[in-house]
Amino acid sequence: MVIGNYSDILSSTTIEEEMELRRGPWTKEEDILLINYVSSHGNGRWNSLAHCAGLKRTGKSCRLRWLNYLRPEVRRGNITPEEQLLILELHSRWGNRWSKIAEHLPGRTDNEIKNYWRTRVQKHAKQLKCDVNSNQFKDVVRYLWVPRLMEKIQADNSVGGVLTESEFSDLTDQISSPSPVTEGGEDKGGDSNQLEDSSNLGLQELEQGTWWGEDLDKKLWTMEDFFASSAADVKFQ
DNA sequence: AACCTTCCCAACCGCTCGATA
DNA sequence: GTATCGAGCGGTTGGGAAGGT
Repeated sequence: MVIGNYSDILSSTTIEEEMELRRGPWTKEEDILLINYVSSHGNGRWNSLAHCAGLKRTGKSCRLRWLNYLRPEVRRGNITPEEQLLILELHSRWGNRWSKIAEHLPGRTDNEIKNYWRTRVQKHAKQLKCDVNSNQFKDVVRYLWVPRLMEKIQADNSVGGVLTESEFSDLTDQISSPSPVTEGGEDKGGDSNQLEDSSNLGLQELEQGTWWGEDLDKKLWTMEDFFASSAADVKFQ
């Protein structure tokens, strides 16, 4: 602490030191402070909120914690097939506009969708030895994975799934219509070396002979299932 | 059991944008 | 016109958990 004649001069610094900002994982106590403050005062003005709530955190950190974790609307748990389908479709339209995509997935945060994309989708693109933004991968997604997801959703729907008939029909329309990605400028990464001709993928062969005609009861529904089953067959480069 | 690798996700960082003075 | 500030966005990283050897 500050002593002697310097105390007046350094008082402001001392206050700042006392308010030394915390970083890293949030504690339960911090969460409670933030929840209590937001529930009684609302959110916004995050920097002053952090200060008023007695949190030694930046406003930015408080905002992130609230939006991604503490908010009552936040949903947790596995991404459902419907959500996967939506993410694929919306990403094909908007690219890495995570917050925009998240708007269409109630309860999911942009951070969660971004993490999902990076950890799952990009991983599988890597397994297939192609770029996640390449047309090759997009074709795999559109012609192989999406139809399978839709079958899954439809199957679930028939036994009380989450989509109404009209919602499913909307999804079907969206996905079967070509996405304007390349025109929209979102697809900057893949325009130099993309192959427009899907024959490079061996898609015809796939459609004619391999998994396309398989018994759907094989339960290759999730992305993991799908890539586990086809990664060995579909390789690029 | 111990060590190593991979996966996943919460959190941070840097940047941009819009509002306001 | 421009400086400042708060908010939001997308990219990246650190570390714990899980799985493999």
